[in-house]
Amino acid sequence: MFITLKNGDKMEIAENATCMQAALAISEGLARNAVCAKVNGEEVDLSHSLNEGDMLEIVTLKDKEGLKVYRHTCAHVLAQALKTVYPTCKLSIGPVIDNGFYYDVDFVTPITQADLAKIEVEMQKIIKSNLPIERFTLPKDEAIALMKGFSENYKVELIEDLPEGETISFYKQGNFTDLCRGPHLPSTGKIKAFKLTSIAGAYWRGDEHNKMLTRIYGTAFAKKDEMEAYFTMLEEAKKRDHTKLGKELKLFAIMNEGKGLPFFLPNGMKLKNALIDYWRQIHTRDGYVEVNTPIMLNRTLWETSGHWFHYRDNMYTTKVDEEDFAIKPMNCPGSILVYKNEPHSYKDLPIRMGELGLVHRHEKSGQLHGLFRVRCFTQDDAHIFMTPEQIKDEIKGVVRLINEVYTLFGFKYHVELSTRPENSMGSDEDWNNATDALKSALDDLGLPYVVNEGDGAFYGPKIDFHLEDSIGRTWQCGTIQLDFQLPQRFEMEYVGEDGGKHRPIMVHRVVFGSIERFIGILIEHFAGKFPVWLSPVQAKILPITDRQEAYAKELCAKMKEKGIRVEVDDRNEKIGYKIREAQMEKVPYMLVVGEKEAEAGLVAVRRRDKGDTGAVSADDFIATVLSDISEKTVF
RNA sequence: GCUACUGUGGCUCAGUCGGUAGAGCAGCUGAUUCGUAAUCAGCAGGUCGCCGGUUCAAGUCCGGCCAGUAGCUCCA
Repeated sequence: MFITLKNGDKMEIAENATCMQAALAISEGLARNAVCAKVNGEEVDLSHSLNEGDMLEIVTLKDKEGLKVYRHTCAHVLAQALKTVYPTCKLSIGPVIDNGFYYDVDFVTPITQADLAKIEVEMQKIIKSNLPIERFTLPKDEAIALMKGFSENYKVELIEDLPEGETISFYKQGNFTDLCRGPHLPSTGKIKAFKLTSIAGAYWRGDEHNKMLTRIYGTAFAKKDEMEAYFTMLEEAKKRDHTKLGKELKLFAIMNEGKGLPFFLPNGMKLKNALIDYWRQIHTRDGYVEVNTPIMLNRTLWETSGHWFHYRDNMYTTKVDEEDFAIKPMNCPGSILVYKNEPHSYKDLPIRMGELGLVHRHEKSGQLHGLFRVRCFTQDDAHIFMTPEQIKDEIKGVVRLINEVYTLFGFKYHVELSTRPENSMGSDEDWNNATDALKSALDDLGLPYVVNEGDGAFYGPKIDFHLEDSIGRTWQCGTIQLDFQLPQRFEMEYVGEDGGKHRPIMVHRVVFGSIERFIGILIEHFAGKFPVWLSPVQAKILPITDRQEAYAKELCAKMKEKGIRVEVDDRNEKIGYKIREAQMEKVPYMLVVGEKEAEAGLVAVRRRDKGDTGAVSADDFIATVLSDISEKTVF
C-alpha cells in the first residue's frame, strides 16, 4: 500500500505497517530521532498502524510538538516514580507547560523540596530500565472500573466528565498505567535530560474551593547541555529581577507599613518623571487634553457607575460626615463627570481626555509582587468620547500610539481582540459595528492579532496588547476597550448635526497600563541599564584628585543648565573605586577628569557598556548626551 | 485568600547539639592625592520580624500574628 510523506512523495509500505516501520524505511537516523508521528494531521504514537493513503509526518525532538511529547512522557515517568515511592498518593493531572511539565498529586503526608532528589533517583531507574510504553483503549465504564481498581479517584472524576461513548486511551509502562490522550515516546529510555525544579500548591481543577494538591514541576530537554543553557538563562533572569534591582539602584521600596503600596525613591522618581514627560509630550501631540479628577468620590457616583455593587470588595471606602466615600479603583467616572460638566456638540468630538490617575484596588495579599502587582498605581488612562463614525479612526490612532511606544523600548508584543460574550449589554448592531471597527483598524495597520471569541467585557469589545519580558512572561499592558454601558448609566449626550440628542461612544485606553508595572517591566527589560533619557543619573563626573574639583563642579553646573542629570563624585577615593561604584549604579556615562582634561577643557568618556572611549571636548560630550536624550537612544 | 518556604545591623550573609550574637560591604574618623571595576588603619552600629509558650537558659524548640518569596486563583 501507499502513503504520502510530508514533502508530497508517495512511499510504498507493507500492509498495516506502523509509523515506526515507515520511519525506518525513510532513514535510520529519522527512526532513531523519532518521537511520535502525525497521521493526517493528528498526533499518534510511533506504534500506530498506517492505512492506505495516509498522510504521514514523523515528529522528532527538533519539532516543538516532539519536545512536548518528550516532556509529557517525562511527566508519566514522574507519576510512576511517585507511585513507587509513595504508593498511597493519588494522581490528578500531569500536562506539559511552556518550559517543562508538572504533575498535580494528592499526598497523604505532604512532601517537601528535599524529597525531589529521591523521586529523581526513582525516575532515573525507570528511564534506565527502558520500559516500553504501550497504548490501549477501553470503553468508558471499563475505564472507570480500571481507575477505581487503582483507587485513583481524581482519574475517575476526569473520565466521568468525558462524553459518553468515547473510547478512552491509557498508556502502560511496566506496572504503571495512566489515563492519557497521548501520544508518548515508544519507551522510557528515550529520556536523556530531566530535572524536577520545584514544588507548589495548586487547586484541583484550578478552583480555590477545591482541595489543594501538591504540584511538582519539572523540565526536560533533548540534551543535557540544552538543559544547562536553560538553567543558565533562568539565573540571568533572576539577576534582572526588578525587586532586586529596584533595591540596589534605590528606585523604589515597599515598606511593612503598607504592603502593595510602593514608595518611589529619588532615583525612581527621576525615571518615573522622565517617562511621564514623554507620555505628556506624545499625548499633547496627538490631540489629547489632560484632566485630573479626585482620588475619592462619594457613594452616589459609585452607585451610578455600578462599582459600589460590583467592585465593592476591591474598593477602599470610608465614611465622613455621615456620607460614604470610596477611593477610586478606576478613573472613568471622574472623566465622565468632566464631560458632563458642560453640554457638547458633535463638533466637539472626538474628545480625547487623558488622566494619569492614581487608583487603589484591594488585591488579595498573595497576588502582590514588587511593582508588577500593587494595590495603588497610576494608570496612564484616557477616555475618548466620540460619534459612532469616529470609532475606526480613533482606534487606529490609539493603536499607532501604543505601537510607537512599545517599539521605542524595543518590546516584542502581540495583540488580542476579544469579542462579544454571552449576557452582554447593547444591541447586535452596536456590537457588530464596534467589533468591525476594531478589526478593520487592526487590518488597516497590518497588525496581526488573535481573536478571543466571547472574551470581551459585558459592556464592550476590546483589544489587548501583551508585552514579553526578559523571562518570556507576558504582561497585558495596553488595552483599548469600548464601553456601551457607562455612557448609558451616566446619561451622556451630545447634540448632533440634526439638532437631536445622541449618546457618545466611549473608549477606555491605556498605553503603559500602570506606570508602576511598566517601570517594573522596564527594569527587567533593560536589566537596570536604562537608556540615557530614562537614567536617574545620566552622567557622573569623576575627578582624579581634589585639584580637579573646581573644574568638575563648573562642568557639572554647565551640564545641569542644559537639563542633564549629572553628579560629581568628589570623595577622596581612587579613580578605580569611583568607577566601580558608578558602574554598579549603571550610570551610562562616566567622565574622568584629571589634570590633562581640566587644562584643555576635555572629559575622558567612559561608557557603561564600552569602557574608556577616550577624551573629547566637554562641549562635544554635552552635544552627544543631549542627542541621546532627544533621540531616546538605546545602548 | 489558600499551600509551601523564608525573616539575624543600611545591604549580602554566617551562627553546629538550646549556653543571652559574628563577617564583608556601606557609614563615620584619620592617613593617603593615587588615571579607568574595591588604598590602608581605627571607630561605631543588632531588644536576632512581632507577641506568647516550653526551659535554669531561646536567634536556635513550640504556637499565634506580621512581612517577603514561589505556585494556585484573580488582574493594570
